[in-house]
Amino acid sequence: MRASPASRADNRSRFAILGALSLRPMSGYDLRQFFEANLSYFWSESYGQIYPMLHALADAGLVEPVPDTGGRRKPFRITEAGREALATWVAAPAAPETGRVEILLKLFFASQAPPGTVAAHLARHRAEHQARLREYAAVRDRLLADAAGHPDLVHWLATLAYGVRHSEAMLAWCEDVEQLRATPGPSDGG
Amino acid sequence: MRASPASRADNRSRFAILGALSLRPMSGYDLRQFFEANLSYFWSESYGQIYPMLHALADAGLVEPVPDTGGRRKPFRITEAGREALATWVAAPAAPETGRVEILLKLFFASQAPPGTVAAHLARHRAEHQARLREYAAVRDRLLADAAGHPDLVHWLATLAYGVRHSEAMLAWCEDVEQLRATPGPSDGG
DNA sequence: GCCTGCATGTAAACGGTTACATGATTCG
DNA sequence: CGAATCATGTAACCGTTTACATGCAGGC
Repeated sequence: MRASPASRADNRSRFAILGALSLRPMSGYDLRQFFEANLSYFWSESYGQIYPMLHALADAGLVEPVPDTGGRRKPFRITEAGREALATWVAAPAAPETGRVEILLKLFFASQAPPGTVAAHLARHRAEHQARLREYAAVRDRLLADAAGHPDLVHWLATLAYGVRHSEAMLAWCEDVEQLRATPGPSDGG
Repeated sequence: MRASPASRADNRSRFAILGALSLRPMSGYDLRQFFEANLSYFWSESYGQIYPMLHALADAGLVEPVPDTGGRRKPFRITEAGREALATWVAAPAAPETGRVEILLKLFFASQAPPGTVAAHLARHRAEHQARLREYAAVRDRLLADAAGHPDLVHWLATLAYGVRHSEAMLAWCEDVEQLRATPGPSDGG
């Protein structure tokens, strides 16, 4: 018997892949490209997850190989059981975000670092999120042009809005920190 | 020789623990409490990380046991080498955030779920971040009262501001999504 | 025929959490 | 004395990434 990941029901990769296959049949290679092209700013999957998981899903009957294929690719399609499992997972509450935010850890211990460290971190952070905002705007334009009228367009725009709001918040936070640092006894510490 | 995690230099738990010990000597138990009490909303460490890592840090000479101890606890203090290693890490750029946002995955595949699913997710999300904002306000009040004049107060307020900005962004995003869903052909899909 | 890149897949390591084991200590 | 809980520590598991192995297809 094949090694079987995804025996646990709460595996996120399992449902990310299942969800992608609910849109259309895909091979492992297709899936990788799909995640990269469509979900990259809030999700990612690696081959090391995708291929074993595809076979595990097939073993579980949630997915089945598409027979006709002539090319090298081995696409899978979702089954009825798969759609039901996906629907159950989508409807269940999402796990609360328990992020480990590295930049905050560095900030917390900033007094241990040479002067200028905090300023450098803030500058990088600001630049990154400014770049993201520009990218989001481009994606949004492309979406509105290419997918106008698509039934899922609203959901796609919603995920995009999340990124926009988050990056805007990050820029505002950079301002907050500089304001904080400007006022009292400046203990840059980095 | 003791099993040695943290051989790689980019281990985050390694520096979280080292950073905590840069503030004062602590035992494994102390460390757990420290993270829980001070950093819980943006960082966490479990015993399974802490104890092995403490000994690995000691093997590496970045930390050393405090000899005098009479009680049960076995506190460690940071060494000069440890402070240097910490300073280097704090000054280095933070890895870009590559979050996997589960609620966005569910939203992306919402058309596979029963009606009302999106509304339920949004309601939970809004409630969670409203609660966080109240908690942040309480922490802020406590900080300003208890740690007024503390040299690191600015950094602590800065980490707090991050949480505030993020949660505010999440509330704004909830509004965005409801606005989006209200306008065109409503394909709730959940 | 050979090279490049496409496509599938595996192995190993890593970072992390959870659950468990164990002894010491305090307190009723 | 016995129970709770404090404190250290380990083992197992999980999800994930990275690097590698393999083989095939198409083009020069």
